[in-house]
Amino acid sequence: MVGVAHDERRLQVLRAIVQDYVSTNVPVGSKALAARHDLGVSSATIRNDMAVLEEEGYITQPHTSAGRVPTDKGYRFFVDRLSQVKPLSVAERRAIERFLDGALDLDDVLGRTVRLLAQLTRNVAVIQYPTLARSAVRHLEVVQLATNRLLVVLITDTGRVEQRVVEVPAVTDAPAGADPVAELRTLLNSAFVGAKLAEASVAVADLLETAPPHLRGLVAAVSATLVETLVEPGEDRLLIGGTANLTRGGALDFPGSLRPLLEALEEQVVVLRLMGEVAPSHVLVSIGEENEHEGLTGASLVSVGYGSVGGTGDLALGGLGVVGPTRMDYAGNMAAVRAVARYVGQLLAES
Amino acid sequence: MVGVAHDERRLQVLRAIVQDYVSTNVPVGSKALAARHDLGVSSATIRNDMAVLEEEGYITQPHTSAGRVPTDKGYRFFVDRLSQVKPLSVAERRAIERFLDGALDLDDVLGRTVRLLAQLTRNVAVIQYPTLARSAVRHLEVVQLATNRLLVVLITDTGRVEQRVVEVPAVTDAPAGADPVAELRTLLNSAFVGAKLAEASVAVADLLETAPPHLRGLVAAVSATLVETLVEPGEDRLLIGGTANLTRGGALDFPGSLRPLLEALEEQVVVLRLMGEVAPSHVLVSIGEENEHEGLTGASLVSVGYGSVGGTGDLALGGLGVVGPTRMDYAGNMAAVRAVARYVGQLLAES
DNA sequence: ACCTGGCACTCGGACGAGGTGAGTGCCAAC
DNA sequence: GTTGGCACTCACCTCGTCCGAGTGCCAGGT
Repeated sequence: MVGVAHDERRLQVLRAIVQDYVSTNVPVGSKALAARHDLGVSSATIRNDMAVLEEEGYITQPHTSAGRVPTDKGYRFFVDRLSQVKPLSVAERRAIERFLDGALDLDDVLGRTVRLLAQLTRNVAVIQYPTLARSAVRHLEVVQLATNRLLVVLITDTGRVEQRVVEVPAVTDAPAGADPVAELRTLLNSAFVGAKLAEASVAVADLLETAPPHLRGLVAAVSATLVETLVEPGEDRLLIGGTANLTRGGALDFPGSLRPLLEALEEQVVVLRLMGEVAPSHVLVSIGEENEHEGLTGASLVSVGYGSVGGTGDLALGGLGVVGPTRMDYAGNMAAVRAVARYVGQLLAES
Repeated sequence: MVGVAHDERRLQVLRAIVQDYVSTNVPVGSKALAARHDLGVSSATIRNDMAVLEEEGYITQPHTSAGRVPTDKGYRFFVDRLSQVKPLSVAERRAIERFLDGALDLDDVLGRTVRLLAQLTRNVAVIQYPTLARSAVRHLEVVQLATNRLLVVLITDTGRVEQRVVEVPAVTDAPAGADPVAELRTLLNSAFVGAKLAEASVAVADLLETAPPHLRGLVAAVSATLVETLVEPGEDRLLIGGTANLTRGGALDFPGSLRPLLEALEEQVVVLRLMGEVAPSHVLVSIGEENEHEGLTGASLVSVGYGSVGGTGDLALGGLGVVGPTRMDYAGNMAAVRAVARYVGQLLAES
């Protein structure tokens, strides 16, 4: 898009096409465009602009003599030029509050959030559990399952609770009358409580040296498991809701059956990777072919981080978002996602 | 079906119709039946039998001059007459072991199970977390979140971990130097550990009387929450997997879009209620219209209990099952579900 | 330099008419 | 009670036709 004067209008045309197509799901033609929006020009002019837009790859026609449909590139351009985020309606704000207030524990907050987002955007909603790596340890609990198996429960400051079973060597050289498990518990707690999990590995090294000899075996096994399974980013979990919304619009969106999409969602990892490094400050939009994973071409993801952590406020506890057809209401979804994330962030900060 | 001699053959015909229809998804006609199965009679005879079967409501034709399709009643009859459960193939048995061995904690076992079942049956798999009411308390942990909020973590003998946030009154009359939270923790543990949750309410009454006065407020609040949220059967959770399998066979199964089904699955409660009181000893099949909930008419659920508890062995820890179109391989799914449940039961008993 | 009305052209989708074939019900014969 | 034969019924496919929305292009106007 070079030039000055006409480009402004072409952008308007593109915007109009996207809007119409999103709301009607029918390829939009020049005449209809001229009628529905009052750009000050005739359909013929619009036709010329459309030809240019098509040339440049922003729109395409499904077949000759049909209307135009935005391409992924078109949506991308449209989204990038979305200057102001349209504010949510009062009803929507109220719905958010009503839905989320009264949630007590973390599971509850996340569950409500995902239902809320799904309902608000009429799409699939996803929310990531607060990343362990960026959480701090609030408490560690150790329960003996069998002589050589311990259950370790980790409670973070965000209220997330994770448990792992650890196979441990038998304790042979304990002083008479000692309770190794209890000792291990106090030891672990004094070493880890308050520490960010990302920094756990250094604490582990310390601990291994200072621990009384008869506990070394236990400490080694437990902390190995902790570091390995908790700091690994792969262990992040995802909550998904509103998959029924995928069937809106019949088989029109997702023509090649929505099987690959459902598979990708169940895969979790795929979506997690996409949400990757979302920041609370800025909404990330990933459109159609931009998504590498096969199942997600044909779909778009609108996501944002929630719960700022650290001084700059640009690291998130986790991400939340919305998955839908590329033909989605980007403006609306971006607004909804952002508003909900902000509210969730507040909720988690309170507790 | 009255009579003696012909009825045997009619049953065979019904069986053949079900089998053919399940495997081909095409209404099956008399001629095709005669060709594929060698019942010792001609197509004309089969036509007569079919007419009777239709009269009696076991089969129906989508339109005149099409083949016959089993009705729900037909499937029901078929299932009830499934005498011997067909054993799984060696490959399948091996798959089960390979899939489930190496699972450590409960989440892992359930997650693997659901993936396994989905893959094995090519349908949607569901598994219920071990019912809290039938589990025993292994450990209770109390963590202070704020002056008036406690996080209570419950660990059961099945390895299930549940947490709840409890709002508690401030402790005013504690003796100097006491740590009310620690006291509460030991108090709760000594009272509850080893007890079945179903019997918890009586223990609560005892505890309220014997507890030192300054802890009464805490105990009351915490045990109220415990009883309320944990013993209520509504709190059972469900793990679902393989929803992508719903799209097999295009929109042929589930013609009225699979939206209601997806919604019902997300509802959880619906499925949980259906699985209701499954016993480990016997596979429950619920077919089409038999399911009260709207979303599930058109689908069948094959479920069974896993993990026997109690002396009789007829109470289950929870249920697991498979959801699919009424046009499903009942024999195969029943076998798979039973085998997997047995294996899961063993796994959980070991730990 | 750009906009506009007009015009010929394209092509998907809807509609209707046959033709085909799988499947049925019924009947007379065995 | 079983069987072969036969007339009948419809869903479905294919083919031709028509219609209209939409396009590209061009000549004329500002």
